[in-house]
Amino acid sequence: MRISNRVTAVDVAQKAGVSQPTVSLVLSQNPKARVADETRARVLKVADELGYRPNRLAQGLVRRRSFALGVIVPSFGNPVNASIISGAERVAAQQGYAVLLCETGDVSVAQHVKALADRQIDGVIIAGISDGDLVDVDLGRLNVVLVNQSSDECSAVLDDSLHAGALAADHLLSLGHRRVAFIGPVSGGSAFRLRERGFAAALKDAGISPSSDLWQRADPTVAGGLAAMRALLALPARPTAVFCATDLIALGAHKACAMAGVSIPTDLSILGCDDIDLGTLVTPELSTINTPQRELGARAVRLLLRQREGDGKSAASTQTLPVKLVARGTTSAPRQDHVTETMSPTPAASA
Amino acid sequence: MRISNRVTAVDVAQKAGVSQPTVSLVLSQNPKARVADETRARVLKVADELGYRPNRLAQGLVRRRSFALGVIVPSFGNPVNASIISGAERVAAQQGYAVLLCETGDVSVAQHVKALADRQIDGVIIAGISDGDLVDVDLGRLNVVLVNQSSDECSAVLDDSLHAGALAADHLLSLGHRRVAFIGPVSGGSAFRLRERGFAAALKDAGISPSSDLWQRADPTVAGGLAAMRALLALPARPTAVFCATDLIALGAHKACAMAGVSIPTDLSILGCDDIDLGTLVTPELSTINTPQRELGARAVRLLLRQREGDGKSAASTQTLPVKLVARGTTSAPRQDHVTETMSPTPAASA
DNA sequence: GTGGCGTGCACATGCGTATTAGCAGATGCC
DNA sequence: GGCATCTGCTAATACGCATGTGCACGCCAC
Repeated sequence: MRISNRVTAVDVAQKAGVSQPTVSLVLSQNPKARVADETRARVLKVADELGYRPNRLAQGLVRRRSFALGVIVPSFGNPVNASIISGAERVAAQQGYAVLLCETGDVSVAQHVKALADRQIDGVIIAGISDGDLVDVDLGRLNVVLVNQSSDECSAVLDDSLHAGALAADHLLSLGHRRVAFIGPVSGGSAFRLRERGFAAALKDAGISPSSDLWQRADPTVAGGLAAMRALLALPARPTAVFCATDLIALGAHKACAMAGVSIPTDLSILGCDDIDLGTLVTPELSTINTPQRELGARAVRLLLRQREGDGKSAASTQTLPVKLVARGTTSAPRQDHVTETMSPTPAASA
Repeated sequence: MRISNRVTAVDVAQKAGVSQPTVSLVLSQNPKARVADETRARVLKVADELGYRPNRLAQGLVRRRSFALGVIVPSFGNPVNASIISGAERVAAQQGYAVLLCETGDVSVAQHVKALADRQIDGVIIAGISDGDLVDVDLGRLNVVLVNQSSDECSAVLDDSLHAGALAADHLLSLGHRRVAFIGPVSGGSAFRLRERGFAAALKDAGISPSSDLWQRADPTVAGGLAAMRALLALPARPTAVFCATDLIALGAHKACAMAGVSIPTDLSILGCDDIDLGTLVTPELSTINTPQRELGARAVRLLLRQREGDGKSAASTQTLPVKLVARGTTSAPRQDHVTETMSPTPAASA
């Protein structure tokens, strides 16, 4: 006696006058399945009439896969993560995969990974997690792709963070800045450190080695950037430009300047990295380095699915996506007196 | 011969010298299950040693539930949705439920709902979807909770949008504004219309009926708010204050003013609604009406799970959560010349 | 007409768990 | 000491689908 009111493959089989496995064969599209065209058509017709939809739990149980992917991020609120997830969800949905969302807060990465494994998850995307929070995670056993974080245990998709740092330095240097500062996050993926390294290296090539007080660390949030910028503004010799490793930090810096009456870009240039939508919300609009977040998410999914097919054959692979400078309103040449002296707080007559 | 390398209940049973159902009984915590303490302890010990974790797909198949919830939103990028989802994910994870993210873009709500049903989903949260996109969705058959949208077919959690509108009007009126405008989204949940209605009603109570050109519609985005605000600024008689039904719209309006050289709040007051984090990013900081988005998400999940237990018994229920005014920098009394200059408009233009 | 072969399908089985019914053994009672 | 009762566990089964194996049938060549 049928309890569920859902249509099953058996229902279709009965109505079509075939056996359940035949229904399964027809719908699995398996080319090696030999089914007479006439039978196939009849089954498809009945399946359509009855509105048959395979139970994906049952499919998953027998095929040992769930057609689902997990995404683990520290916070949905971070627009960078949101874009990555959105990009991932899009291609996942196209391929018939579901996306399971996991936020690390109450629950650690390792716990989330276990819970996902219990669901026979087909792959996991990890983005924006600090390296330290990954040590207790068994990356090797699962099908994992890291976003903006590298590891020799598993695959990764990255933006060209090293180049982003270099682009930032080039941009600021070419505008004439010499006294430049940096604000980087205290935590997050290893890509952030590459942005820092690329920036520092390019500065060094130009013969510039900022003092340590120009090299700040901050929470990767607006509040963090605000605090770090305040520290920079309190220096006896302020920088004429600052590169922030993320846009959120840059926006915090932007805000700190607004509160302190420091006019941008006249008194200080700010350059972010990520190119989040909010960057155009503030005035002047944020100059930044564009990183392809949606594409990172999309590629992560594709890589995951490809690895899933290869099934252990292919070693960990890494993709690096290009970045590009988006110069908007927060970067300009330093004021002339800034270049020679360093400070002379004259209120600019900007509208 | 075992193919999977995962530990199953049978493995535990063998090692503990009991049968598989006994393992199941021990782990199901079912109080009516009579298991000897000694046996129970042994099973638990072995399960722990072997690192046994139940296969949730198999559980789901037999129990006809997936321990998963779906969330459908139009855009993950919208911070309001992100907060709702975050609140939902938190309590879902606490209860052992997974959250499946669905973005409506390529895929319609109805399609997502079907895909979720295939996964034996235990409940669906729908947030921020326009009423029109819900007509072809069979809300009755599934366990659904709408967020900020009401329907007599299914349950909903709402912020007190009507009161939000009234609060907005009171705030602007008490500051002395008389020529007030409104910008509302063209689409979205029905709660937005309540914000509008509450606002209009409170204005009317004060004897104010804004002309139709002060009543704008916009895409529920920054760009939409920007465009709508430009239209308002182009009016021969500009408003002295504008209430935006969402913060994103308000931020767009804010930006439009910044670009047009209209100083806030001196020349124009802006009041948003939602209280998203970004509101404090701009200068001056956005005055707004706080709505409890995370709590909405959390309550939606709890309601879903409760309904799931009642299983059809309980009728559709609705929860309304309080809102509160958060006056920050974008609202103040109108300039005196504005008040006198525009005090002339009587309820002439009202239909 | 017979042996061989290929086609098209049904049968049987398994995936890992939950759940019902029911069987042995121990205990109680009169 | 026999019967009723209770305890503690197992056997059987179901959930809905996929997949390997094998059987019947029709076709061809000879």
